[in-house]
Amino acid sequence: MTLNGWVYNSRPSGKVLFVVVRDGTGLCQCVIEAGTVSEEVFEAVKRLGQESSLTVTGLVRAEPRSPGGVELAVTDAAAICPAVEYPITPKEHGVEFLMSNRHLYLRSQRPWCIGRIRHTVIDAIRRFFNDNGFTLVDTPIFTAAAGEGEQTLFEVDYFGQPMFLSQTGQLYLECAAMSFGKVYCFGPTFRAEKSKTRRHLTEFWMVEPEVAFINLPGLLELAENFVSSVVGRVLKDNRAELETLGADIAGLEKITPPFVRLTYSDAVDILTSERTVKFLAEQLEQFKAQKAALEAELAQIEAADKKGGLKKWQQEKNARRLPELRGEIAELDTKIENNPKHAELAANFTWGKDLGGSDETIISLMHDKPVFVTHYPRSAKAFYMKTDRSNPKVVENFDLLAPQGFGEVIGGSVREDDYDYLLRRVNEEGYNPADYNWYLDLRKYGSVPHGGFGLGVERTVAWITGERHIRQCIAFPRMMDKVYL
RNA sequence: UCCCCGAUAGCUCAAUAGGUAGAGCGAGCGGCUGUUAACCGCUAGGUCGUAGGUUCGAGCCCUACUCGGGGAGCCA
Repeated sequence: MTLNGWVYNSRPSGKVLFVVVRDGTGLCQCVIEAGTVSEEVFEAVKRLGQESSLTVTGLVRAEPRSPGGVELAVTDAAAICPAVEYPITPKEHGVEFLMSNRHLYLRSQRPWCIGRIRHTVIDAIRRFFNDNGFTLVDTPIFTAAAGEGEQTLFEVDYFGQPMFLSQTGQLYLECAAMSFGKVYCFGPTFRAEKSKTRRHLTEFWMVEPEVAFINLPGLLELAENFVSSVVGRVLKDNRAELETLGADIAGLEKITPPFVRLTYSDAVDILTSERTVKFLAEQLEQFKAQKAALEAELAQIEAADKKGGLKKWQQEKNARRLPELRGEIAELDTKIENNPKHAELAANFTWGKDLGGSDETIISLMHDKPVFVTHYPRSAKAFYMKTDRSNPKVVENFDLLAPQGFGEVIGGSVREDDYDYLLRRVNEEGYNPADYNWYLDLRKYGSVPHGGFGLGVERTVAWITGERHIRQCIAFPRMMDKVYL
């Protein structure tokens, strides 16, 4: 068979040459023996640097010594384009360097694995809705200003008129749901929030289903089936990638319905409870113990280095371990520093505020399944969310928090379907009702209970892959203070 | 906008108490018939982020700035 690809790694060993070739679908060790190919071919391939493109032809054979268990016994090979001094070496690199070389970094194993999983996630999302009677409706990206959160919209010049990049397709979807019953949209979303965190992008991908004739329990059930099906698909299709990434496969296997259900008031009780104080204190002790263990290892290595007399390979091993240790210790320091702040925020949490990032983290760390938090205070939420008729201080909404501290991946709600209630809310927020005529019309002509939610693709991919920063979960990330390419 | 940390070879990092810069990877050359981030030998490669200051002497101390990382705030 013939393989077209790039040199991922090359190891000469006298008259045998091992070239790991990357063909886009994976890696394959190719073995070139001096006697089997001409001397010119052997020498030419031997000289190819990392990421040189080439064609190799040979026979596939089982070989236990090869990574992956099979290898290609090469009978012929030819360079397509040699590469010299490829910048990303098989060594550790910093974030800045890797992301400023994003165009090349995309070829490395980690981004490749994440990209494959992202692809599965997106395919599974479409499959789920298509298989469950939803109709895809593409909502516009250019949108007119309509009250809600204008300060977080990107403004563009639309032939002299101000327009904005869409930050949700929801209002449009509500119209479409009254036509098709069950609909979804899937596309890029733009937020001009000044959020500099590992969980925020200014341009990200979001899928939003919207369903007519549904209530809050129905929405939660839809969301947990949906998320479980996406996670299940990744477990089925990308196990090898998850393993390479070191993702928490056992944790992902627990992602099955039903998820945990808490109300916002439950969450506040938990946050201000003795249980949380204890939980955070234990966590702090754990961090300190981990730090002490790492520092002990560090001291031991440094002492051994100082003492001398180490074999060369031992020195190198130490040299590799030291920066790792320092990084881990620095990360723990951050956690140790933040822990009391989070404890204070949680303890002083008062009913009515929106849950902060650290509050979400605490709640999700206490569970190994995703957690729904429902019924937030009306004052903290958008005007279109349906007021709970049995407790008008709250709305029928929910957030879904991914487990183990990853935080929010879904936000959704039942929509206010009563004309008068909705009009009152529009006025309360100080919006101009004339801007919402078409939206109010939906409540005038055959209004029905309906609702939906939005799921952030990059946050979901980050959670599933165990990648701590969302910027690694999209090929070309756009962040508040940084556009790499 | 605020807080913390950092910037030394292409990359990742080191440099005892302030005394004139090193190691691995990568690159080049040579060696090795089963390598697994291979290994062994040799070679090339640096205005220590920028500007100023302290000092006989600054990579190291001080000030300002620039860039980067982490966190907070804000926020589907």
